[in-house]
Amino acid sequence: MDDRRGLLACAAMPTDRRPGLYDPLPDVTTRPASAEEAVLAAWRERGTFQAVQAARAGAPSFVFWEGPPTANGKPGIHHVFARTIKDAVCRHRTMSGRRVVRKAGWDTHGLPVELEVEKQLGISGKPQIEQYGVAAFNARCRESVWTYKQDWERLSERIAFWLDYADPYVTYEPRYVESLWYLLAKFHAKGLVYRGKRVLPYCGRCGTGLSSHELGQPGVYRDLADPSVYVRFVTGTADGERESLLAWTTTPWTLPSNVALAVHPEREYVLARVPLAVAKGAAAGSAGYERLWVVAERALSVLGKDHTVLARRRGVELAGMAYRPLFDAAVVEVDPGSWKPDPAGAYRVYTAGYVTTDDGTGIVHQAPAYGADDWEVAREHALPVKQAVGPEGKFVGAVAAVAAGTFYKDADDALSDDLKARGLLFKRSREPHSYPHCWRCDTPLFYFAAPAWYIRTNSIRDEMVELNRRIRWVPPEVGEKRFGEWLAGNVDWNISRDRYWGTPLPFWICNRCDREVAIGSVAELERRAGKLPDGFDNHKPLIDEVAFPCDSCDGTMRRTKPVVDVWFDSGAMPYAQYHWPHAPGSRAKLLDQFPADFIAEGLDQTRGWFYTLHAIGTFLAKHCPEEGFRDEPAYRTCVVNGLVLDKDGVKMSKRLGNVVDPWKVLDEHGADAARWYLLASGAPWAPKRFDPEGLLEERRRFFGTLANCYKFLADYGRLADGWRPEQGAPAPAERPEIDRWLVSRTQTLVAHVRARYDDYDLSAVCRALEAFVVDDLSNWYVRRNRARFWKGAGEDKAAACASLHAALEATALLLAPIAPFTAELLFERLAPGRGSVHAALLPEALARLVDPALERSMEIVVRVVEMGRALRERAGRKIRQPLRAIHVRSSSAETLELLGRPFARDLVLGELNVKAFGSLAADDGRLCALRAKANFRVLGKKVGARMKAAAAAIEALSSAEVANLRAGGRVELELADGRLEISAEDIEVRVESRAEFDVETDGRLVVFLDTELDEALVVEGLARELVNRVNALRKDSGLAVEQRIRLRVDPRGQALVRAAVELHGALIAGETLSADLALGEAAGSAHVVEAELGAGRAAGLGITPL
RNA sequence: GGGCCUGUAGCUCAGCUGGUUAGAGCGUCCGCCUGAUAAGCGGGAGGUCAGUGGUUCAAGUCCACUCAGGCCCA
Repeated sequence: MDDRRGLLACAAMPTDRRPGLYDPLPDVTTRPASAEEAVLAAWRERGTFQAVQAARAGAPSFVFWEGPPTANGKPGIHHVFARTIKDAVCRHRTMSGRRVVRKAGWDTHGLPVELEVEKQLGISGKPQIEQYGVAAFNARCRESVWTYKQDWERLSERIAFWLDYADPYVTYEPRYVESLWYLLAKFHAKGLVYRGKRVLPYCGRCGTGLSSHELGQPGVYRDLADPSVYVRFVTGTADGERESLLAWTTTPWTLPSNVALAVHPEREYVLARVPLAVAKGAAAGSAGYERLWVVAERALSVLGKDHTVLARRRGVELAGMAYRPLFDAAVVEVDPGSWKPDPAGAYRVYTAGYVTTDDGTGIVHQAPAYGADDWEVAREHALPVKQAVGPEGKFVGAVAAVAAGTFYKDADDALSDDLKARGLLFKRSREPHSYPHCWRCDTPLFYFAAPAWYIRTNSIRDEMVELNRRIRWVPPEVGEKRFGEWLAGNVDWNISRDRYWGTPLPFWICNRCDREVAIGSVAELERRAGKLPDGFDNHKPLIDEVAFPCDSCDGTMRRTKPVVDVWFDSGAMPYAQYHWPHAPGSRAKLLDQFPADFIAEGLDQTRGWFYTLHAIGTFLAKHCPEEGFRDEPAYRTCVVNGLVLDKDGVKMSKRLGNVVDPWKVLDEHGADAARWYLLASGAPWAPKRFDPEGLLEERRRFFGTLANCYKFLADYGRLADGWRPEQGAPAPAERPEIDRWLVSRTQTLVAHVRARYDDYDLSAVCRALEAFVVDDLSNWYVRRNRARFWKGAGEDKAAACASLHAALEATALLLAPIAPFTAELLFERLAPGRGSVHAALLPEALARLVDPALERSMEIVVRVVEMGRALRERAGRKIRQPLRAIHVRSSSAETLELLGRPFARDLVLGELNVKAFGSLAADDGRLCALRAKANFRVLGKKVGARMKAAAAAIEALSSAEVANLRAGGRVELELADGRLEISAEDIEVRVESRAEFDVETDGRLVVFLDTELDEALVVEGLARELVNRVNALRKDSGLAVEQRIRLRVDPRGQALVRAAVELHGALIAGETLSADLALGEAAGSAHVVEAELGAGRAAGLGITPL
């Protein structure tokens, strides 16, 4: 882990020399990592991050909050993803002139930390922690959270996630804890805190509740042969026959704590008459009958065939029915906290939607203390809560044959026996079923209502819902649905955890009168409890020893034991990171950095950080006017990213071994490619498949192409006669059209990309940049204009260089937020002396440089060229063979006009190697017919249901009628249900070929080529073949590109080859740098080859360097 | 069990408030170029838009259900 591509090693490399104009790029293509590490070293050395931050001092602020990483694990590739989004947005806002504070943070409390330490110490469970000593244990936790600090800091730096690690917030620091106390005391002061109970999986042996996280550990759920008992809850007698509600349970030990029965409101229940059990051989019914209620669909399998139905009722009709308690024993009743129990409600039937009828009897026994669903039913109907089994998993008092102190699992049989003896057990068996066990000690868990502290978030639900509507969620549906619906169904927030390493709840309770006080600061605690020892730390166990006299009686106030839910830690981060309100100046700091303009985390934070920030923020905004918060949500924009899956769409897990090691990816592909890939491949919130192959592709396609475009400019720029920016260039308006096109495209790009950034649509930014670089810049501009860079001179060369330079510089700036390394490398070579690209401002889009007609021309050129290439391919005419003419038909006057201009014409002819436009005309009806197609979007709105008929009629229009429409005329269609008048806007005009020879059409343009060759064309083609062969020979012979040669061509008696040399000697000599070209023997030259020229022709070639 | 997301070419993904030849890159087959060369360009093949049913003149797009994968909560 420590040999991680030493960033330290890089720091030692000399980096003081800044690159100059046109310096070659480091090898970003094959060794991206080392190029990036050099940039990192330079940033570090120059303090670039600090300089960029300083440059924005006093600028309007853009508030970003860093959701603190849980420091209990190593960062993974998904963290790279989330952090890339954060960084890209922050960089973009910085480059838009905003001041973005980037304060780091560490989430240091919580169960995962404790578990990690337990593992280290080889202990497990609360008793062992207490035995080890809470002070020592917490000290270990405090150290443990820094185990991965290095990993996180180095990974953050490596991916260029700029964060200020010099002044991070740390959730365990006393000042952070104190801010939480203030908030908790606020909640308390506003009457929103109460003591309740929470039903959670509980381990009797460890004496602790388990989190859902712990339940997720492998091996927790195992099959257990549980008792399965059917119990009679007697309601009375009718006609001498006993009537009961029959309930089923697999936890007989909970029966003494029964307080109610639940049925499904909509299901049908039956009252069945069944014979009582009889001795062997006796006739059924000889012992009499009883009557049992069960859900109709289970009657057969529970009661057997031998029953008759006496009555049928829906579940709701059973509600309120009373029954006799199973046991006489007095069972401890506990205070549920969140409601006041009404004893009259006990031992009755209630309805509950959760009741299922897949197994059992459709009647569910309710023991609120031992089941979350039961608890809800009890809360809804204010039922009492009985608790026969205490927190240690043992019976508190004796019940029937079960002695006090019996372990709950050991009571099942004794209780069943007792019920059987009293005729209340209908039947019993054992059934295997999946049951959770304690992952530490293997003890079967039970659900238990443990005391807990709550915040009444339910009472501020409507305010949370209202403020949520003002948050911009990316994507919106997370806010509306996932988060919105969660808020709408909000229940009170259980903020207490019976653990050790966390923020201690600042609530003290009197041991005599049960009075509560909430302490909002250390100073307040000292006022009550006297001077605290030096170096007092407000964690357990010290804090638990601080006691003080009660205000209202002579009792002593002691702190409640639990610590706070760690989500409260992170949700309090906006305030606690500035030690608000205790630290001097913290109120001003907070108001400067509140609310957040932008936060971003993974989808899994919906119920986590996103919620706790929102809940605390809503509380302060709506209920604490004295604190001066505006009526606003805590964050204005929240970007949510999805999970990162492996390349097959499977979740990454250690067990499957498909975890992508971020360091490996960064070493191999570099951070820019990884950042780019993560943002570009699909919507950020969709689950993302991480495929290293795809990363390689992006490197080649985008980064490789971009580097090549730069290399092209720089290689020629570095030459003695190369163009340099300070030399200036003709104003854009004075440049050739192809340059004006590139300039226009560049401006369009700037406008588009800036808008996409503003919308947080980073993948659209990537797509736009990629299309620009690969298609416009590289494929059309650079490829078409190469000669102007190495052969050109004067104004024309300056125009080309300046246009390309400007396009690259704009690209570097627009790219900087997403690929900060590549952008920096490019920018410092294109604009030396202007500092880091990250301190620069994004370019403004200049509307006056945009030429829409030119951009449209280019689109048409591309279409014509594509069709021309397809025609050549089919005709077997390769590009080197010049052709006489190209013909184009179009139904659009604008298209014809644009194609007729020199810009488009020259591009088409040059690209296709054709001599001229043979014709460029409106369709004349001979080669092409006009066809109309309905414009569904326009016409559909007007005619509705008649659309189908109208479309058919339009397609049947003659060429002449279409021409009339296009010219502005109107045409009446005869439809089955009447006439319909249409005009030009209702149709789309297409051209259709009638030619007998090969044409291409896309429905708007028709293109065909004159593929007939005459001798002149063949000869010119041969000349180009010769050029090709000679240059191949030059290359094979290892000649330098600028090496001049003597060339001898032996035509082998072929007149056409001879003619090619005689007629096109200048062309051949020019393209091959032949200072001396003549027909003659090839032998005797330094390098000789027998060249095939196609069509059976050949020539002997000999070249000699001069 | 509840809520939500995803499913488009062999692979990775675009596809605006429904509008008529469903696009791109990679891969594959074929070819071009050779002063961007451990580069560059093109042409072809390849799709019942997961399935079923519905709404509509018109559905990849809206609705319902089903299937598959995933997340969160119970």
